[in-house]
Amino acid sequence: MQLHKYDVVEAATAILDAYGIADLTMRRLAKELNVSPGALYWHFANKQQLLGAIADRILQPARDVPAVTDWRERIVAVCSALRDALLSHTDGAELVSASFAAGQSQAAGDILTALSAAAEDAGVPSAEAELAARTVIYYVLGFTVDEQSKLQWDSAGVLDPQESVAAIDHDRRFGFGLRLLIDGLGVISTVS
Amino acid sequence: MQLHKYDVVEAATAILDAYGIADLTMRRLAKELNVSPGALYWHFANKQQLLGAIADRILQPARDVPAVTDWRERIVAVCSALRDALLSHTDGAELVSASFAAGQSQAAGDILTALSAAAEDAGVPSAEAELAARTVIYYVLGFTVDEQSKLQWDSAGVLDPQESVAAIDHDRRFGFGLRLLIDGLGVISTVS
DNA sequence: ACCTGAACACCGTTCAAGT
DNA sequence: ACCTGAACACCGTTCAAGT
Repeated sequence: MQLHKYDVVEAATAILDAYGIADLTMRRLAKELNVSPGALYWHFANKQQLLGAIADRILQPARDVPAVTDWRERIVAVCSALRDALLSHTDGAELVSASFAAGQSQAAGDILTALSAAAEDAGVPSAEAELAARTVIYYVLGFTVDEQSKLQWDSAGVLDPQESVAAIDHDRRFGFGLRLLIDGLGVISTVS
Repeated sequence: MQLHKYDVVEAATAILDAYGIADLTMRRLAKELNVSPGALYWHFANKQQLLGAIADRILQPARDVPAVTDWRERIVAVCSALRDALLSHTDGAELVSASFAAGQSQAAGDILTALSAAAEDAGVPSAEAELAARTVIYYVLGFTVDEQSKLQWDSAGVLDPQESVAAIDHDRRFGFGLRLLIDGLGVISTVS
């Protein structure tokens, strides 16, 4: 039977979830799909492009959050959905971070657009709305990469119990940083 | 003559500046130093640790910015020095970003501490000061990774002139995003 | 203490040739 | 159109053995 982009991305996601990003190699993926490594290059130009497709797959649940009118609520909804999506896959935050920086994820671009619109609603001049949206995404990605590496270290049992991270209230901390940004956006609407 | 950590970091920085992070391999570095690849592992436990040392070298100029009393000015001074340091080396932002996420840069930790102190001065409760500082660093790293990749694409002549990035005022944009964060911190001092 | 030589176990990517 | 086989040009890391 023929190989389709969809199957490749599914198999790649399965490797990611089970073994992490370090084990997500073209050769390993090809083996899992019972094809030769070269076959993957018929469907994807290079590894970066494939990672972009995986990023899109991971971000699917965060793409269309129900549109709410209040821009503050909308930012919170989008960012929470984004964080949840990243935490749903092993090394998800790291993979999406890299794909976002490389400009390889369509879905990440859509989320950026949604946040830009929210920033404009907050009163940010349209010339700066995308930068404001990027600032928010930098935060969510940075925070979640950190959080996830701690969570994964913890579940791997590397830390001794007393310094376990389980006690830390990540949700509350995430909200605190997000409020910081939303407050900053709020000030702009007051000033200009 | 003997190999010292210092020489290794200097040679690595030279490769980085001349050829970029993709060419900064242990084997290539060993060749440049006229030693066998294994020799590097006497001085550094692994590549990550070496990259951390390079990050420290890059961040040197940003480590001790003159202490100014006003916390807003202090954040601006630290972040500007940080961005300047990153832009002074090819792929500097990307390398430091990775080392910061991996917790391998002493200097990045110091900068985090300085920003935490500024956040406390802004009125952020000490339990959240580090998160506030991290939020600021996520912004500077994210922004500068983006900026640098555009600058380097441009100087490589990949873009056609009409969409050249030279016209974009990066300084102004950097300041805009930074103000967003500082305004957010300012609100906290007002509320609590 | 510090380094070499040589190996181990891999990588991403390309491309003529096959079906 | 889609894939195989095989190669190209590399990686990071380890470790017995040398000095």
